[in-house]
Amino acid sequence: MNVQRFDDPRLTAMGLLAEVFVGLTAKMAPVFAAAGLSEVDFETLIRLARSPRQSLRMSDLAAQTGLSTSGVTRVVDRLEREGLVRRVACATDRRASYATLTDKGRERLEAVVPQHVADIEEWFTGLLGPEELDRFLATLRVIRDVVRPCATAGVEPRDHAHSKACAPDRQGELAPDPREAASTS
Amino acid sequence: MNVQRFDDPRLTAMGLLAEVFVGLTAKMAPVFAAAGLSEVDFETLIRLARSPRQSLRMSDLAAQTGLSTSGVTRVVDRLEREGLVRRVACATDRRASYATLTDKGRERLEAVVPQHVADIEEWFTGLLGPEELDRFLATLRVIRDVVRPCATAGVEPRDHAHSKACAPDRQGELAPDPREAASTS
DNA sequence: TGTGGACAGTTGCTTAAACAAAGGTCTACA
DNA sequence: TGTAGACCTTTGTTTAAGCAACTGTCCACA
Repeated sequence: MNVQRFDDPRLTAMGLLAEVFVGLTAKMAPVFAAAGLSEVDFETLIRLARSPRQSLRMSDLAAQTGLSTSGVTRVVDRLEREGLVRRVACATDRRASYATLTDKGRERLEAVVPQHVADIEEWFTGLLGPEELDRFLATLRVIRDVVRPCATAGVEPRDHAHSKACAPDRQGELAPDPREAASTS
Repeated sequence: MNVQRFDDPRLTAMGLLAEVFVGLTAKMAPVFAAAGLSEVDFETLIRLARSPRQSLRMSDLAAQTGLSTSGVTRVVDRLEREGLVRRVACATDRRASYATLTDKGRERLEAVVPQHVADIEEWFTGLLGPEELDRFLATLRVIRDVVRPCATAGVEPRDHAHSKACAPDRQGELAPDPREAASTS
């Protein structure tokens, strides 16, 4: 029997991680669903909420969420249709446009976040002792830093003069995640 | 400014976890893609490989992978079309059918696993000291056990006489993951 | 001035997966 | 026997997301 090949403990480790993440997001899902938001919707809204003028360029949103640019177009289409977000033309670069959080969008977010945080506490952070949590997060950061070499690069102002002018200071990241699109080799 | 509401450290913790998982799976993706497999394909195949007779009932596959039953139908359609899997009628329950790994499927898996394990080692387990890894996995297990209350329940033989007769002993799980479908409240 | 190349965003097409409904089969019980 | 209810799988429909192609805009350089 060559089943052993498929029993490597590293496969198990990876499986465990997947299981935890999938299970956790499944626990979080009902809150989003109840508010009529998908996970992507939520991520998009909260990233906007954290950004300087509650707004982000479409392409920056793509980089941060890991969606393709066309994906972002559709997401913002949806959210705009619901009035949670508004497209605002960029004054200095007519190619670009900003997705901006509306009051309604912020309210929707405020309606969701408290319960979401409570869920995280219940199913994740609250299960661990203070130092256990700290060690866990430290380990996660170790992996994150390797898996996303340019974790900060995408968040800092670009080198291009025009986009710097448009979005001068966007380091409002608390979840510091320019996604794969930004760091893909 | 009520931005504070959106800066809760627990949100960050959750974001970090998501970032790690997404980043890690992105690192793994090329190997699967090179072998012409999606992640779901791979997960399906490896679960079959680990199961007693290299086969699993469609609905058990659904429970383990977290896909809907219709989702499993299509996945197995794809894999069968490629000859990696075969549908086998259940002798004792004509409603049921088994997805069974073919030799070609096992070969495909064997072609992928070594590099996949190497990737896990490179981007994940190899980054951590031995005890750091142990602690990390222990913490993951703590969360897993809570997030999936019936982690083992779905894996043990069912109570139903007929399915017990069909699939008497399926505890070949090393990645012990009956997925959400099995444990959904 | 004006021309080429790079960039921003949108749209058409394709694929994947979920949900709901339908068809066939099984068990239990009258 | 036969009927009801539960279960297993598949099919139809909808939604989401990626890729590639396209339009419009910007910048650099001749």
